[in-house]
Amino acid sequence: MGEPTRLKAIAERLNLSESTVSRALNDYQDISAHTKLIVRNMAKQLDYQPNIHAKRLASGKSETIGYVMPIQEAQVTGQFIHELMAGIAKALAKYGWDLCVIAPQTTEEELAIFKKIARTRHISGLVITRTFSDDPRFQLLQELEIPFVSHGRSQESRKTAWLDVDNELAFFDMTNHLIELDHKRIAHIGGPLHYNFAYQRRDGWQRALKAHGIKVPKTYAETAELTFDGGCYAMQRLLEVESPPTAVCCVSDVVAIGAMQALRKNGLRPGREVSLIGYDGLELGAWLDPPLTSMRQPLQSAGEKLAQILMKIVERGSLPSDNQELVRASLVQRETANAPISSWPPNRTQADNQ
Amino acid sequence: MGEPTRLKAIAERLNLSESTVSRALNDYQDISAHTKLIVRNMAKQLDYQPNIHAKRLASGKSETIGYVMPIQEAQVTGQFIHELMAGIAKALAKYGWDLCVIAPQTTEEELAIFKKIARTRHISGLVITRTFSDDPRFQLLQELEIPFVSHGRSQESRKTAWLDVDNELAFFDMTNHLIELDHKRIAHIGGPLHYNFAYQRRDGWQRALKAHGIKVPKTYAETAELTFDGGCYAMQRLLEVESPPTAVCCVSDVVAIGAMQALRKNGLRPGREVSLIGYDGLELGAWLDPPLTSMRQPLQSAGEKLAQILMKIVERGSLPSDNQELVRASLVQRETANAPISSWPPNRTQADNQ
DNA sequence: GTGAAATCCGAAAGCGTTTTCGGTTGACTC
DNA sequence: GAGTCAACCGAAAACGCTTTCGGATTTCAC
Repeated sequence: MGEPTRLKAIAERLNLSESTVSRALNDYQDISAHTKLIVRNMAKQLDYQPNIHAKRLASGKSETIGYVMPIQEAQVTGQFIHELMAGIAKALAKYGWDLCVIAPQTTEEELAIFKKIARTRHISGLVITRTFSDDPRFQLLQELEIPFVSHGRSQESRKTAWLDVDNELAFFDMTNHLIELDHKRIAHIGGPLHYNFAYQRRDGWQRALKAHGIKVPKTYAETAELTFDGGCYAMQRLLEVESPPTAVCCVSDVVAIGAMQALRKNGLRPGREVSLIGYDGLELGAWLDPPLTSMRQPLQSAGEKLAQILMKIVERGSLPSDNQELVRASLVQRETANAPISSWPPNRTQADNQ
Repeated sequence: MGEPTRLKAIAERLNLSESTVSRALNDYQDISAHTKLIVRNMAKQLDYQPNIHAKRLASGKSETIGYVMPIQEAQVTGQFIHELMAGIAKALAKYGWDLCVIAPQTTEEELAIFKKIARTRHISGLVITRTFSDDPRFQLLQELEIPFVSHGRSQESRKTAWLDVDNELAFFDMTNHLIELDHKRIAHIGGPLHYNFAYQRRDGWQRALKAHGIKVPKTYAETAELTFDGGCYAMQRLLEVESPPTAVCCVSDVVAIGAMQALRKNGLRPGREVSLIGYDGLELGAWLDPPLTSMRQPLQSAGEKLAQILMKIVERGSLPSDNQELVRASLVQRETANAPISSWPPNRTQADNQ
């Protein structure tokens, strides 16, 4: 392939200095329009690609952003991550920035990597996901002055940049949908409360109940690990309370799928005796038996937006707190949310009297 | 945070030259053990992190490998990609290499990116996945002399480095398993033949049948898009042939899940009238109703191995053709593969006579 | 005690950009 | 026609590391 074209080659061909060529290509004000034109044409003709390492060394900028892949713990997060990353990469590519993946095995390792980045600065900004209510990363990144944006909020995120779904509203909407279907006994299977979204989703559910003057037993507020297993166990527990619910709001599709399993094991059919709504809007849900009703959030575009926010902060010094954005999730109607049936719960009065 | 530590700082503190310090840190032969020791200690004490851009500029190496994310087309590939990337990133991190994600929207864009990389060389090697039988990337990357390793083979991969599952063997094993369960009418839902693995899997199925002297109608060799939909349609067609199969080998779990749907629509239960085996071993499969039998390949370790192969080629000039490795998939027994039942197909003799 | 061979280290030249600083034009004012 | 001011460009110094080349010691054999 021969030697790649250097700045020098362009300069020599045009009888200009390297510095002029450099500034022409970078659109400096003190280069005449004519010079810019011929330089750019020559650059195109020679298929010039700047040496990125030299550029980054000289400018002190790295034009690389890092994405911290969540530690593999929750199931079926893969699809989620894939779409988000595709969006990020796409947006970055437009400006010639790189997306670098960081895959720490533990939280300690993650924090150590942040400290390293703060020293080397070879990554100019970070996207983090799976935020916790009490998330040590926020404080550390602020201390280290590493620009970052999170997908999801935290208690620590008041001054930082983030993009999040309005989880509270989503679960408010979700619960209202069930109420409109005439459900009164609406339970909730939430996630572990160290996840920030778990709080918000539970609150949305509660607010909707309160808004309609519906009271449910405390046992209706279940918690599950974000796994199939977790959902299965939680649903099982819900079926064993004095008077079981006729509908359940699930913190995620994965949990809902686990819950479906529990219903089946008890001879019940999701969407008949007990309605179920998940969250994430996984494509997969449409192919379950029965297809799972869910809430969907835009992911691909979220990735693009995250990238844009971060570039704005890194490049133009935009204030993190000016970059907080909430998007709305929408209901994906499928077949697990229907009106309650009269034969369920079977032993209602009996149970109520126990 | 103050200024990061530079080579210069270490040199001044120890009254050594920068070049000596550099070579000490890089373990050159012509530096005494004693000097190496004190230099390393001082580096540790000052928490020295080399400026990666300077390093890469000076050495001409980029220590970055790129992963080409498949264009979003097949469903539920996310989990797959996530695990693979986690493995790659993990292995690279050990040596301080970076993983850079490339997300082309089209094949043309992908090839254009390759050409750009060939000029800038800011990525020293590539991992590609989702290989096609007739895959233009292999020739181009060889021409451009970009080191790469593929996850999956191709007709063009004779001289290149790859890591692949023995797809043929996997489907041979899968089919044998069904034969051992006493199935004779074993169909296959394959993928589009432009995917290289689709060929191999179909061949494995055929070889097993032949080995046992089992003959099946041509209509038993179905093809489906790698989507839920695709699987659903293909299964539907299989149910409409003269004498439908009692078992089906599916090219992927996603396709199998679609097939399950088709069975249900026809009042049949997967694993009772018609046995089904998928491929990919998705965790999810265990949570379907009924749980899907499948074949699993190791992914996390595959990612690590891909990274190691690539580093070996880039760094030590190992020959691509010396780096071809086949791994074996293993059966994940769940509940959709059982012995055939006598009442199916319902109109066997009738159908046979038609 | 001389020559040769090791052993260890420093000087300095890159690597390919960006960016500061200043210098040369020509136009424009009065 | 001297002074001022833009407008435009070049020289050269960074940026922080690697690597070549050679020089100074020391070691060893004879």
